[in-house]
Amino acid sequence: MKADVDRRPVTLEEVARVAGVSRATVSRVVNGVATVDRELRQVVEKAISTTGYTPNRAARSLVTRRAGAIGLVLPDEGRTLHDPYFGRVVAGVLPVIRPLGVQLVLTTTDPGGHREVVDDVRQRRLDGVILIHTHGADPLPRLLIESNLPVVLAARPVRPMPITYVDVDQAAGAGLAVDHLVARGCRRVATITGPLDAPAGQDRLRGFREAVARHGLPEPLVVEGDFSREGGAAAARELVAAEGRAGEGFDGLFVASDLMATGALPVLRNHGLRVPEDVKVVGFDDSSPAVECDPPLTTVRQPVEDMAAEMARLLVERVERPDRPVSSVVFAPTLVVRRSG
Amino acid sequence: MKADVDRRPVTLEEVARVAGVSRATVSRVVNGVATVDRELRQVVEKAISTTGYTPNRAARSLVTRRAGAIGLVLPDEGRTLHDPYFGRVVAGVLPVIRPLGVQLVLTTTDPGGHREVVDDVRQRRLDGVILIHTHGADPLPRLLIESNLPVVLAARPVRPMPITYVDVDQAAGAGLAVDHLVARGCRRVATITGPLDAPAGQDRLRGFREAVARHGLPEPLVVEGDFSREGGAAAARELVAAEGRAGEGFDGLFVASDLMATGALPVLRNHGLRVPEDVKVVGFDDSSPAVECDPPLTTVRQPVEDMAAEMARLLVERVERPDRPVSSVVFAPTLVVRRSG
DNA sequence: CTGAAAGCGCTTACAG
DNA sequence: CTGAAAGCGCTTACAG
Repeated sequence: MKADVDRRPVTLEEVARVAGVSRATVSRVVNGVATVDRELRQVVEKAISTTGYTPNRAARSLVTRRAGAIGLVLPDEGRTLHDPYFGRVVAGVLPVIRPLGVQLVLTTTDPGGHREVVDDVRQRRLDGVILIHTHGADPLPRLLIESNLPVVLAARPVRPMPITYVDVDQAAGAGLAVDHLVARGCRRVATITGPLDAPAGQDRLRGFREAVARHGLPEPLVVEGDFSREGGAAAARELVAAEGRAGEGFDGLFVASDLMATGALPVLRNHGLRVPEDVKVVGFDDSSPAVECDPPLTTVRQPVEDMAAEMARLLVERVERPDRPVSSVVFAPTLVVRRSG
Repeated sequence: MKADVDRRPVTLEEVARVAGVSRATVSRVVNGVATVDRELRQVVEKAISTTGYTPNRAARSLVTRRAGAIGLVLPDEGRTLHDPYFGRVVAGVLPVIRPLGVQLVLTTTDPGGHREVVDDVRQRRLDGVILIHTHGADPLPRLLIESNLPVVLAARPVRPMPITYVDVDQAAGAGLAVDHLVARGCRRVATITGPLDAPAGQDRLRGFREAVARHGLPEPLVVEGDFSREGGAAAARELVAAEGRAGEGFDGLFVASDLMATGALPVLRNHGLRVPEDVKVVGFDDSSPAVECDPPLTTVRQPVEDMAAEMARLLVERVERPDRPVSSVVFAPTLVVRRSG
């Protein structure tokens, strides 16, 4: 085989010449337009395969005004990229856009780089974007909405805004955790929450409280965390201290993220509390720490791949019909039972 | 702000009209061609900012024959995407290509989908590709070389071929591990290797043996693993059994991947061997299991981000000058000391 | 230093 | 059902 890059790629023009038809006809068969005569189509198809033709995407983009690519935007923090969540999103998105011939472009918003993302869309390098891990202060969602560019969020926005998003039913997830603790015989439950200025933090706490009430359990211990391992450890220390003061123990603990749970576990152990014998622990996320830590965590799992696939579908639809109203889809979480609870 | 997507984007043409110059001149200032008169340049720059012009990439690509995008190709296995290694690669690549205005496109090779990757490059949707996690049977590297398309491998190819790659000095990494075990007082060392049909498996074993010889240690126990957790557990069982038969213990263990180490650790513990008191363990990769497992692993770390940045640089260079000879760059590993060894 | 013009490789009304 | 032609928005020799 000769150097494909040296010799100029085959163009429509050449295929047309070989097939003895016009460029328009070749274009029609390439794009599967139905109105082409059977025999002509076959002639063209043969010409395509003998010449090894493959369409130039830039040329097509120029006239169709479609980039044929969508962006996956993450905040520029190492943390995010190393989180397996990111890979699960990619694994969910790829299978839906691949058959459509759409590429997935990865971007991070470096400090002050929000403009770049908007520009990428305006330059028609991207038909739309999926935003994951956006936090409250992030101006990007609003920037994109104001520019009327197709965008889908990976979670309910912090402040209500007219935007398409996909989320898991956070409250229901917390409910699953409490139901499980109760089913395992827990009577006094506690929780380490996420940051309460984040929707996920709020919703998981709300779901927790609702489930506690539903089961008729006594007033639970509640300590706020921040989704970090250290935050989980600190909250756990507060919890065991409070326990001493109140003179009442807890036998079930719902931690609003696995990462916080990995911080809390050693604290409980050092305090003489065995997991799951003395206190049963349930996390949230089913992230990799959940399976690596000791004991492995019973945890609430989000169907991330399914959610990501849905985000891709919604985005593609918005690209196609920008005028359609925004929508949101909420997925049901599941419980993964391991040894901690 | 009005809907940017409804109104047609501003073109060069309009900027030219506003500035009262030709399209060629606007193009020159946009592309930073030095020969433009100072004053004219300023007029044009003002026109650009008042119109909010941003160049259409497809149009530019069409004439420059550059996609302005490179691909990151991974095998289509869930495993790969969930591996934090993947995120580290992305984190390394992005900062080098971003300032160049180059996009990073993610692709997996679904079964029989190698052709697609080649096509993406031939369609000029991708200027070149970075291949990670390619295994011996993967036909893609050869396919790309034969098509003379710019490609960089994330590791030394299984079989020698004229290809640009970046790797870590695997043997040196194993040497680091042995040096550390010896420094900690180990006298009889053992190893669980990677699959010996993979370069990484071979090189780490070679480095291990060389270091053992260098330190004048007795003949070590060697059991082959396969880089999986279960493989690590199986190998560890073999090791403790062999230990019994031979009547000789080992007090230091080098496991050629962290994941295998997480499988081996419980086996050692169940066999009454305390880590690190009875046997010190060193892993390889510094992957997330290394920090999550109990005890946290002392391990050999690859400078993945630096390596990925170098891959990006090499690829961009190859895109620019396809005629240049292939090259390879080897990075030095470091040792991360935790509690296991 | 600047502009007129050709051309990159497609798609898509518009005729026929 | 098919083709001639215009046009998508740029860059780049080529003159001047």
